[in-house]
Amino acid sequence: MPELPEVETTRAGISPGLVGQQIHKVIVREHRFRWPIPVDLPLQLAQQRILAVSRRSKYLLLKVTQGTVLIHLGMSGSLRLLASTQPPAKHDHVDVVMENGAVLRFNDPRRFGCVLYTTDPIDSHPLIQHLGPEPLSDAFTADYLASRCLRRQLPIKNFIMDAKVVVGVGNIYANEALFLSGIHPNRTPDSLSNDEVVTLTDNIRTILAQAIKRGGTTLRDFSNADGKPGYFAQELLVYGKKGKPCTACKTVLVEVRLQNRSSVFCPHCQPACAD
DNA sequence: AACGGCACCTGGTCGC
DNA sequence: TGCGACCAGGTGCCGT
Repeated sequence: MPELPEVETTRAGISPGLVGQQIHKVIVREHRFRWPIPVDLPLQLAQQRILAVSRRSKYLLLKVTQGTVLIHLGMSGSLRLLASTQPPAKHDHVDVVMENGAVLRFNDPRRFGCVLYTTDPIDSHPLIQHLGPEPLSDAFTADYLASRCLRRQLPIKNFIMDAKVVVGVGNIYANEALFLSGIHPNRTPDSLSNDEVVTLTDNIRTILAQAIKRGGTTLRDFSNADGKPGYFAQELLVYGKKGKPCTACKTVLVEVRLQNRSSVFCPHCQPACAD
């Protein structure tokens, strides 16, 4: 489900209701995740105050008095902020209950996400420390991307989805950014011209910023902190549009599979070779 | 070092 | 209506 815009939409939604609140208790109904939810999480978090809600890559970070809670939504996770407790639905795995009665509720059918806690500096956490720059930060420049492209020979689509290169670019936005840039998903990073790297850098930034503005992309089940969908899906140009005409040239869009993920592109606007 | 493939899960959809 | 196959927005880890 969630790529960077969806996570950022969630962050913005839950932050106002959480910052400054004291945690009353934490209820864990299901521990079995990719990394199991620590058994002592409720004990660790009780009575701590939430100081800030931030995001690094697709991780939501709840800064609390003595440490940081890391939440990842995986493929199917969502967070909702309830004004007061309600009976849990299926896959409502974790509740963080505030002293004021509000409940941060984590739902994740596929359990690819995680909820972890650390008292160490967050930048040195194993899941965080090797991440590349934020795409919307000043560190993500064309010069930076060009330097990372040198001698790299994997498909460019796989490359821009690599979180060690740049974080936050998932399958949807990788497809969209490459289309906007006129770059075939199977091209290699070391084959890109300087102009192409500049264009790609710009388009990655632009597509993510626009999607955030629209509240993210809802394909099936993404919902924000209020349980409402995002509206970027109607602006997608190639993702999920195999067999439909290209919005620029009317050529039928084609799908290939890269890294076992569907990749849709326009054979005319995104030629296999730069020429 | 770099790359491809797989695994972790549930649920929705499609074809028979 | 039921069943199996296949697909899905992520990403760490393994073998080559």
